[in-house]
Amino acid sequence: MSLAQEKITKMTKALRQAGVRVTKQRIALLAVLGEADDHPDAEELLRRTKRVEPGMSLATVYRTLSVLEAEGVVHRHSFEGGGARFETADQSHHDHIVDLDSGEVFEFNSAKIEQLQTEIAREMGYEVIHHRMELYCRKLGSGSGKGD
Amino acid sequence: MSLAQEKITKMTKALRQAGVRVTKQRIALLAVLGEADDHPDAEELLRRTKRVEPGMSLATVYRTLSVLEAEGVVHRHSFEGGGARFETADQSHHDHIVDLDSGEVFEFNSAKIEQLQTEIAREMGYEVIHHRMELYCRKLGSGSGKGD
DNA sequence: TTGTCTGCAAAGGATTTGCACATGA
DNA sequence: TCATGTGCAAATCCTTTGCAGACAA
Repeated sequence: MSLAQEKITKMTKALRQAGVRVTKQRIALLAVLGEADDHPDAEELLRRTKRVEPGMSLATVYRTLSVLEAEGVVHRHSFEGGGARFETADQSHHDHIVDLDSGEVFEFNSAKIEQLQTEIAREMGYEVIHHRMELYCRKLGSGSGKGD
Repeated sequence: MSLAQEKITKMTKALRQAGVRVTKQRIALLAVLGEADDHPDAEELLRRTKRVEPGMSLATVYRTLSVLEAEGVVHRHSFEGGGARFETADQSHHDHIVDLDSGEVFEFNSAKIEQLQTEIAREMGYEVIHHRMELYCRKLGSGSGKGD
């Protein structure tokens, strides 16, 4: 079974778990989400889903994403500029690098940084419930001054 | 000269620098910003400014903040939930801890974390232009189970 | 069957903008 | 003076919601 198929199965279960119906629009969206390896926004998910299910609407995209997010199988990110972007939650926790020029998003994680965050919060009398860390970057060598 | 006064002076210069007029509405807003040691949103800044300058409007708050932000003397943050929150940019770079229960925002900074971020980005072929790091926290001991 | 979904369009919240009048330099 | 700023209301952008017909269980 492919990774995409596993994701789809997991999300389908999440829908049943949430007690909502598994409609053909939702099935189509799950397929799109399962295959996406980027971080599409709602409009992009609509565009992709419409290829298979032309009747799909933006409202249904948002409604379904909300259910999946509540079940913890989809994550919603609000990067700088533009609307929310989504990804399936199968992989382990990670943070993001956003390419300022292309808008592409890459994942990374650092146990060391998380450890430091926990320590810093503890020193201030706090416990970290969750965090957000995004590095807005440009490709090395594309900087001002040298490039053409 | 008080710290607040220094901030106000700096922001006034920034307005002149930007080539815009220093109106009484803007002066009132600068005073509010200079004295704020929290991270108020636009509505809150309007509320505070109106005490001194009752005619102040939300549009002018936003317009002035945009100028100050462009000049680099005010920073705009978009924490989870709710609109943007602002702070004067006098202090050196720092990141934020958001108290999930009270909404209060605290500052911290960690050279070690920044160092690690730079290294991680470099390994992926990127240079960090800027970053966003927020720790959403609860007070230690206020966790579920024990507290009342 | 029948309670839930759906698409559509209208509503919402935050922020920006057009306009005619007011005002700082 | 007169270009720029102001308040107001309307417009935007992204997301959510109400409604009447469609459909999964």
